[in-house]
Amino acid sequence: MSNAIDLAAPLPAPSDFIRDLVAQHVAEGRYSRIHTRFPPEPNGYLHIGHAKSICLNFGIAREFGGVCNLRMDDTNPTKEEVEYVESIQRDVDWLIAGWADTKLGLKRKGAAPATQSVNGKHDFHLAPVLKTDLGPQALELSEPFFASDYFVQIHAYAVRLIEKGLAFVCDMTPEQTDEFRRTGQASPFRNRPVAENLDLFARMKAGVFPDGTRVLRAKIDVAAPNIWLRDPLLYRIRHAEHHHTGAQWCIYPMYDFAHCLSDYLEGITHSICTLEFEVHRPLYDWILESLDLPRALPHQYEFAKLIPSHMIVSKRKLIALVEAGLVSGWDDPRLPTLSGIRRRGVTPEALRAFAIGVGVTKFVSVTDIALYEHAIREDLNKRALRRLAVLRPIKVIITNYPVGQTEELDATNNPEDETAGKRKVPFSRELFIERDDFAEVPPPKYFRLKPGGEVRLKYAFIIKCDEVVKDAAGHVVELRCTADLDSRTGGANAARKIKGTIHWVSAAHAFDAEVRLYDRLFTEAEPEADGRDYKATLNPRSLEVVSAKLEPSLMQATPAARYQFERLGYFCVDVPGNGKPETQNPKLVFNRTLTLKDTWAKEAQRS
RNA sequence: UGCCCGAUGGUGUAAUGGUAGCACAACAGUCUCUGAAUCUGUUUGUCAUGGUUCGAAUCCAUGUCGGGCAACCA
Repeated sequence: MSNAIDLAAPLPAPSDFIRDLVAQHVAEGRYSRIHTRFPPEPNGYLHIGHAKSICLNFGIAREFGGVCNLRMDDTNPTKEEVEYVESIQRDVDWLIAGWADTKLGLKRKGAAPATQSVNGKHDFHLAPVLKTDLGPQALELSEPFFASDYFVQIHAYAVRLIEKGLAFVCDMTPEQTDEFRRTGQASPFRNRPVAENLDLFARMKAGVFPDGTRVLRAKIDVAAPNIWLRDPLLYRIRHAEHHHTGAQWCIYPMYDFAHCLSDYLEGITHSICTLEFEVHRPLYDWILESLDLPRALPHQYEFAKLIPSHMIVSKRKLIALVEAGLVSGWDDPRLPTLSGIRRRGVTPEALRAFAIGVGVTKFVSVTDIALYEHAIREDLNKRALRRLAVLRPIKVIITNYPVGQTEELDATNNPEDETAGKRKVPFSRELFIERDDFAEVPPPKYFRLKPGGEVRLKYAFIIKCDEVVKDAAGHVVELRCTADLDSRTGGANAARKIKGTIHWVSAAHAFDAEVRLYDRLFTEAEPEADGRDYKATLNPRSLEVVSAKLEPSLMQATPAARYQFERLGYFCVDVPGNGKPETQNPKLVFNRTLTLKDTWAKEAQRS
């Protein structure tokens, strides 16, 4: 029987308070179809925190036979850019590929909400299309949803609110508005007649007023305990070019007004967001309920966002790290951005396992990065091809092995997956082994190579260290060893019990390549705890670049594969986040995703 | 300060009035031609005080601690 690994094997269906609610709604038949959405603002790159949200929203769509729309929440023209729209699409596609891509709700390029009549009421609706609906040209025919595609409809809703006497144009300055809202006072413009409001709002739209001079406000309750009900702003004037709508508009809806309506227009049933929007929920409901809408209304549910230890996730600080040159860019493999994570060699399966595994609650907590690293190791252990590589070489001469002789030894590609087969590795008289695998003065319990000691070379012979050759400065430059020539795998002495087995490469056959050894970016679990500057807790050894000696088969390394350099860690071929090489003639560069667990390092540190 | 939300081992979570369970981490052992993986075992928990109940992590009250909101950001 083959033990071929099934990396797409479904994880047990998660359960949490939101899914419980959705299940209940399904049982009640409350909606004809469950419909979620993932609504990033295109003003930065997606990061590990978004991965949790993506997995939650797409996971629900998956588990309940629903759809999850990708929507750009782009109502602030001064902050958003096309570059981010593209990176967001790329990252979402990467994370859900083969898992929930058939649940991804997109729209036909250029499509806008349709006007329709439901139960005699005027209504707008924009249904999703799935890649499977679009066929082979899905990519060219579709695009994500954009809140900015609904500006016409959102504007119409604003007009309707004015007509109902539930919104008014306010002429106060931003400072006055803040003051009045804080102290619970009514705006002097609150009771403007509907006709005047309509006229003023039309002129706002026409561009006759400068930025900041007027806003449209909801008329709710100036003294409500919840600030968000104290006549919140619905529209502001912004004479700015928008990345998606160009110069078409000079008034833009605020988040609270646009978001609930976007959800409604798309037929969203469960609008899932993070805890900080909890206090906005009454406003979300007020807007939708005030509009007298004919279809089922969406509802908002909140969960605690992911806060991983040893990382920084805030967009602003991520930008600062990039701009200060402390990392190489948005896709630096040390960053928790999805493009950085991808470049680091983490697979979507591993990220998903982690993002789903942490669960969904309303409890704010810091998730130990060990949980993340465990998910990565578990995934990579199953899939990685084993290879021999020496990061910090020291020369070994097998004195009793004939000069000029080479033999090809069998090596297992993946002990976790016998279908991965075997390969040949060349052995010869001169080898490299890891500097750490030799100790002239060995610490207690050291069972690697030491003067007069024996160690097994993986897949090859047992060798004994006869002589330590040093340079003038006293540094060890070469080890002269003899091999037990009968101890080769399959040989007469193969069964000899030797405590230590080390990796090696043949000096004549190995090739040199750059290997980037990445480690945690921060040394502290909470880089900013106690109000300290996160720059002070940067790990000075988060990146070390070495020129390593690699077994020849790695010359054919591919970006899609994952490798385990035996006894060292998991590595991948470096591919920048945008898919384009750093230079015109890229050389082979390997990134370390993660080390193997290292009990010995812990033991050695103890003594 | 006002309003809202939360609290289960070191960490993340489950138990939906009926045996506090799982994963990670740690530790000990097993196995090993990877000091990895595997396998076995161990340690550690219901924020506090009252109340309701035959029975409370769960319901109620009060307190404590933590978080969020109080942008013409999302």
